[in-house]
Amino acid sequence: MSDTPDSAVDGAGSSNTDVDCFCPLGGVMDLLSRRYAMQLICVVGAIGPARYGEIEETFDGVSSSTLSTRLDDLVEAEILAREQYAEIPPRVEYELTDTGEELCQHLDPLLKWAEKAQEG
Amino acid sequence: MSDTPDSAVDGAGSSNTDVDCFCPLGGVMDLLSRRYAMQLICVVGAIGPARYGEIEETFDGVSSSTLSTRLDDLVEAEILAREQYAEIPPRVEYELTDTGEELCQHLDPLLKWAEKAQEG
DNA sequence: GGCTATACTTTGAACACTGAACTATTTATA
DNA sequence: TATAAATAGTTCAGTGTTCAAAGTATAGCC
Repeated sequence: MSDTPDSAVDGAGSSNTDVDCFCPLGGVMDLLSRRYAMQLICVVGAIGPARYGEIEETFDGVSSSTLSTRLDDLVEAEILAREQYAEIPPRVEYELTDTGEELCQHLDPLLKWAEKAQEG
Repeated sequence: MSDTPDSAVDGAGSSNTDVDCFCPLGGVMDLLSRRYAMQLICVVGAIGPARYGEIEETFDGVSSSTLSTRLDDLVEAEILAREQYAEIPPRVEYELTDTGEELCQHLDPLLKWAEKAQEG
């Protein structure tokens, strides 16, 4: 759904300075614009292989259902990798993929800035 | 609401490597996590003083109500500045504030990356 | 009087997020 | 034998967010 690319900036581009077209970003940006997505990537990047419970503790106030959905989304987008161990009680670890690492390098300075902006 | 700070990373921190605490980012990140917020900032940054209609054309598929809400959010957060001219038909221009400029500098590489990730 | 242009607002439906309670499994304790 | 603990989630009903489409206000032009 929502498949109506082009036309947008191309149409406006003629009268603009130099917009490089940010519109059909679709997938990736839509994913990052879901709640906690960016923080999640940075947290997994920071604590390395991270268990579900560890991640849940790091955030104060995510519902487990949302966290679970978000993790699934990021795994499906191949930003995170999920490894499940056949143990009882169960153990699951999340890690950044190579794509995730790249992304994390762009997100880290943003989150650091946001952190500072919060105080000031 | 949702007032239960600390306890989170502080509790997990003892067993972690070196998470710098990304959780109480609250405001800024929550705002950026709303739909089109990041793209909006970069678009205004790119075309300078931007009129509502110009912005609307740039995005292909935002509803005017959401765009309007998002602009209000960003103005209230002092990331965008809104200037209204007493003309008929009305003219309104949006521009980045200094905070917005800073933010835009962090977002630009992210969006550029996302753009590339989309193709690959 | 009716049309155009701009920057929105309003409405009802669809989708996203929330808190709280619940699931399955095995080991540990009473 | 019964109960509790631990992990990684899922389910549900309620609330918040986003959607598409239609409507609002104003003044100049035909």
